[in-house]
Amino acid sequence: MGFMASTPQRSSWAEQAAQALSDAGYRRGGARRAILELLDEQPCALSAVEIHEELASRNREVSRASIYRVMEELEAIGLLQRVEVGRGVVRYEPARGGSGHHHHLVCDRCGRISPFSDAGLERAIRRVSGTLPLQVSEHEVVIHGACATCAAA
Amino acid sequence: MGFMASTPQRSSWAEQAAQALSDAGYRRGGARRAILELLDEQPCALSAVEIHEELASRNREVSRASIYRVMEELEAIGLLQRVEVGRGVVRYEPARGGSGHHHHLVCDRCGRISPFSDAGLERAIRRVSGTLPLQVSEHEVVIHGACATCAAA
DNA sequence: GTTCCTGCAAAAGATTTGCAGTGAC
DNA sequence: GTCACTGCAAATCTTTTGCAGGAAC
Repeated sequence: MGFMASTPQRSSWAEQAAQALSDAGYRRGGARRAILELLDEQPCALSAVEIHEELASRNREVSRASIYRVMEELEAIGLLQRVEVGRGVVRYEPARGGSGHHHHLVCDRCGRISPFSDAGLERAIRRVSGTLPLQVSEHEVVIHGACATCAAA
Repeated sequence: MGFMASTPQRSSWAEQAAQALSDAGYRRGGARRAILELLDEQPCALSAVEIHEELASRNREVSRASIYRVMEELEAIGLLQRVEVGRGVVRYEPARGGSGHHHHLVCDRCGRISPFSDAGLERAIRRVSGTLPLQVSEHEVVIHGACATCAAA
């Protein structure tokens, strides 16, 4: 039901992604690999700035330009999902397909986001999708509020 | 119709908003009024840029800075809802309370957005909200796809 | 007259692009 | 050796802020 465990997947989305990129004619540069590995470890979406900072703190600094370019490639191939949660910031997370599908909780005070999923919600969305004047490709649910930590403070 | 929601029918949202701003100690400048009236007419959310262009085309040009400032005030008072639908763009629409509650369809080809609502979806969200580790304040559902026009093309 | 509202211009961020050097194949 | 990948710097674009003049009260 509610919360999802952040299971570090050993089946490695990073490897699949690297393979898919390779199949699509891309080469394997260091920057791209570092980004893929970082994204693969994440339980939830990161923004370009967060990726940049996190890599820098690991002495694997990658330029902003490269980060944006890699994001663009990955999104185009469908390996990355874009998540827009607030204050005009765009975040990205690995698209792991059905089993990993989830939505986002956003704390409006500290800005932190976390994943959740719910079968009933998915059913409701699937049902309504069939009635819309749109060829539906994907959907996104964002719930705003105050997280436990902030609500207690 | 049976019961009326909390929304008074006689005054427009623009008038209510102007009144609420007045109550909050704000004055009634021309730029602010023009923005309120434009927003009141809209069936769906507009971005700051769209507001700027639309007002300019009516010879009621308002500076960008004022648009952003008015948006900020209105959002703070709860008269405006922020909608983030894609490509890092933030849009705003009047928060008319319960009866006007809706979500958004986004055409990923032409960028156009339109409103929709569904009682079953709301129920599902209300139900899941109760199980989350978050004091929920609001929620947002965005469905992406290709609109009828673009899908046909 | 005082205080707030506006527009202008500059600043602050995020994202994109042009270009040249480096590295993958 | 060729062509893609990367970093740097500059350009774009959106949003925010400082300031001075004008408008609301």
